[in-house]
Amino acid sequence: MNVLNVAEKPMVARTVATILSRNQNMRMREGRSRYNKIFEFNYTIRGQPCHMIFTSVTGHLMELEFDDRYRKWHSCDPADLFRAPVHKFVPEDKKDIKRTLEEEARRCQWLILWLDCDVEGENIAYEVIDVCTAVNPHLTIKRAWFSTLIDRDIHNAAQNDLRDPDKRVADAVDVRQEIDLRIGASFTRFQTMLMKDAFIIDTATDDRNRVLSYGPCQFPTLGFVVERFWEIQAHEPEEFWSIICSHESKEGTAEFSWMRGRLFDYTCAVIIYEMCVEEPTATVTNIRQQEKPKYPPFPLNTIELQKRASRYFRMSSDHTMKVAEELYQAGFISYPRTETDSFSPGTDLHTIVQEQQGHPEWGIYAQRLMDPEAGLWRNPRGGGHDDKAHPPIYPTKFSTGESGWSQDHRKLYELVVRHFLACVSKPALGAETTVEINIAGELFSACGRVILEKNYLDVYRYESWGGSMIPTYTNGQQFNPTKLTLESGVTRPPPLLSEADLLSYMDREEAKIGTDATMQDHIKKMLDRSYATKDSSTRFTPTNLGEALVLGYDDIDMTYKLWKPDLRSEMEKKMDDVKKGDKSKAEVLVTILQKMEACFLEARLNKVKLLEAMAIFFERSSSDELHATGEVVRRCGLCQESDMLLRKNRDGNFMVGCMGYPQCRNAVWLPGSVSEAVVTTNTCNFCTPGPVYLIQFKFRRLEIPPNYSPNHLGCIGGCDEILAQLTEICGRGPRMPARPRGPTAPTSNAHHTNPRQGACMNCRETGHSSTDCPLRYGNVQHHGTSEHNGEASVSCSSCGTPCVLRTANTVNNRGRKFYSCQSQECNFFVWEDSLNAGTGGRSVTRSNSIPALNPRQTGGRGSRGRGGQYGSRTANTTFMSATGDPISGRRCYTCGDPSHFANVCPHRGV
DNA sequence: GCAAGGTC
Repeated sequence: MNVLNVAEKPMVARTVATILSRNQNMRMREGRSRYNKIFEFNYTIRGQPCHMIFTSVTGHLMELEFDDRYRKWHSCDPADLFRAPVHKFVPEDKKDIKRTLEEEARRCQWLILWLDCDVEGENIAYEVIDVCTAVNPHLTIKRAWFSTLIDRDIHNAAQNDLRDPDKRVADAVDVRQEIDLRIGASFTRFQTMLMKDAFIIDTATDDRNRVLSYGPCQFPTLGFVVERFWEIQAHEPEEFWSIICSHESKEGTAEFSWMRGRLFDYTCAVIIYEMCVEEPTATVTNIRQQEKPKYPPFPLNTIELQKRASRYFRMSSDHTMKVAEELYQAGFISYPRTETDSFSPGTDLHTIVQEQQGHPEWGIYAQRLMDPEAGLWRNPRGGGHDDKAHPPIYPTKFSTGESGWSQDHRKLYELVVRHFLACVSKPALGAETTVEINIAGELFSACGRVILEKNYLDVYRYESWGGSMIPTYTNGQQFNPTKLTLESGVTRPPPLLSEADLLSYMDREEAKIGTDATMQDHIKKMLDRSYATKDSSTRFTPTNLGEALVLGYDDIDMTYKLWKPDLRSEMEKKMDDVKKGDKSKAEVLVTILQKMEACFLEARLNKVKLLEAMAIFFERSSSDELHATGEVVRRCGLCQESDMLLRKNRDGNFMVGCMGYPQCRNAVWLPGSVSEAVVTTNTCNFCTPGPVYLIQFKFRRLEIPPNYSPNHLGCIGGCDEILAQLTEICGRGPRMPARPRGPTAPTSNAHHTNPRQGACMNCRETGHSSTDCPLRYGNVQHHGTSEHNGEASVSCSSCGTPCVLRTANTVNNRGRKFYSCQSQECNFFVWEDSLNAGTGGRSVTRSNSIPALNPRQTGGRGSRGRGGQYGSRTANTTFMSATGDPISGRRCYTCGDPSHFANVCPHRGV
């Protein structure tokens, strides 16, 4: 019997053929493709003698493409690409592989597919099946199930694990391919054609080759980078104070930290500090001793490998995968593309350890692991992920380094081995001592740690666990601190995203971006497209281009935020339905494509938002400049130097823009439904500073709701309700002119201004700060407020009733206005000026005096004359000033928790 | 000139 065997890559064909033939009488001959050799040998499958013909493909054999008439960029409206016919075909460079398969399949009875055991492998299986059965419909088709290239596994697959291929899994991949193609091509063509020639984009890429690509993976990847960048820009440094206490004795030094952490109110900090200095004797109030384990990492999967290689060796994720792939193909490590981070119960972990016993560096450790007396062994913990296809990454062959290996090969192999050894080791053990002291009613604590057993840390040298000694104390002991100072610090923004952070975001369970095998490609694409840059410490900054694109889509109120991962994760879920057979391929395709087409039309309807976002960062190219002529509508209230003219740009959209452009970017964008607009000699009776000339508008009947008149004499000064409504309805969003800067207007506030571009943090327009932002009321509405007679009113976030505007009379905030709920229960509270800055209100726990620490421990404080005044301790202690007022309406940008800022967030970088 | 997924 002749059996055609096909592997996913040439190296796997060679390795599997070598294993099955036991390297005896294996012949190699050329196929049509120079890379994909053919191996022949005899082998017996369950007693049946077989002549094995073993060849390979190189990944996918086929591609998906639009039919010819849709291929050229200008051949159709990009929106047509959601319905244009597509077909699968074998591209030119794969034709010779196809011919080899056809020739060999003709003379075979069986076809065994040795493709990777993942969803893509299942899809490739059907590509091979299509080609082979076209020339030989009588083939018996089987899929060999294997996950490592080691003898035992391969023989077992051939003898006991030949399965039927699963069409449903292949279908799920077809769904993904088609959707990626359609949305990628449509959005890429749309945004490239819209913006490439409209702006002078000054990045390294040659302008002729520039493509402003959109992809459902590359764009959310960029989104993560931009989002962090915005958090950093929005960070307002706040000064805080902290009391530092240390005590030196013969035994050493103990650094005590103030249990209040940080106080943001200087007066309060000074008062407490002076109290301490006046009566500095410290009393030991509590000593806790406990043993603490430090656990070894979970077994290694792809993303963890990339993250650790980036962290420990600063290797980029795509390079890591290249090296890992080579180690895998040479048989030194198991398949490096795996989501699994726990070993299945049957795995022979001992044998893997035994293999490493002879290594000069970690061999002794491996021996200790195997020694029952040493008690170092512990069965590995599982991380809870299992792709049911591959085990975690572990060493499959012993090596002390091969001659062809680079430093990176050595480092990565060593990481895989040490990581594996760490996983089967006992956790490290430390003894921690915490000492609490009381100085004048203030509590401080110090912590010391002694490492009792290093265990896995002995072999996993990438991780450390510091020990620190502190002197011995006894309960009730009294001493005078050696140092007692009041020190100030400033809150810091979170750092730029590192490559490890980015991989973590892409790998989140609920919103996975790409596959483990392609995450590094999306990062690379983001860099190649000049959407972001990476610095020497592997941290990413968006470029102007990257930020502008994300900003543009962010400004459009779409069903999906295209730069967020939600769209991708929804598609993954739909794919699962197809995989499980719950839904058909056609059914799922129709649903998703309808949604995506609607989404595309929304974006196109609001293209002006994309253009506006680009205009913040880039000059318009001359070919796209707005028509220079126009009629004067009013004096520009922003620069107070030039007139504002009614203009029509080359897209046919009307706007009123300042003649001072580009120095002054004040502009009012008019609804897209305007077909004609003429400035009249009538002036507005309400808008100031006048005169503001009224405009006679004509709207396209079909583009406005029936209850609006197509003819309208309107004002762009801000008083015109109808114009505002139509602007909203037609998707342009209200763009009211900036408030004029009167003599009393505040000067530009650095905290509210984009330092790079001088753009407003609220609307991102240049030329004004967020305190003067014309959109400030628009923003307020998002946070449960409404606008009446030009004044914002705020509703309680809990009960919904209108809040009362009050004026603070505290030391810190005297005169500052705030909204609060009239109901005693609600505690809703928000500063008026934080609304203007775009931050919402929140409920806070209020107390009228210094928030005390744990009431259990405040007994000694009564004598200072403040007893009984203290509210209970809350999680947001450090956010309260001495007067009991919240420091601001802000919360952690990373996790949203109001009890801390992002710079100390426990979830950051996880 | 588009995507993401394989792989050389």
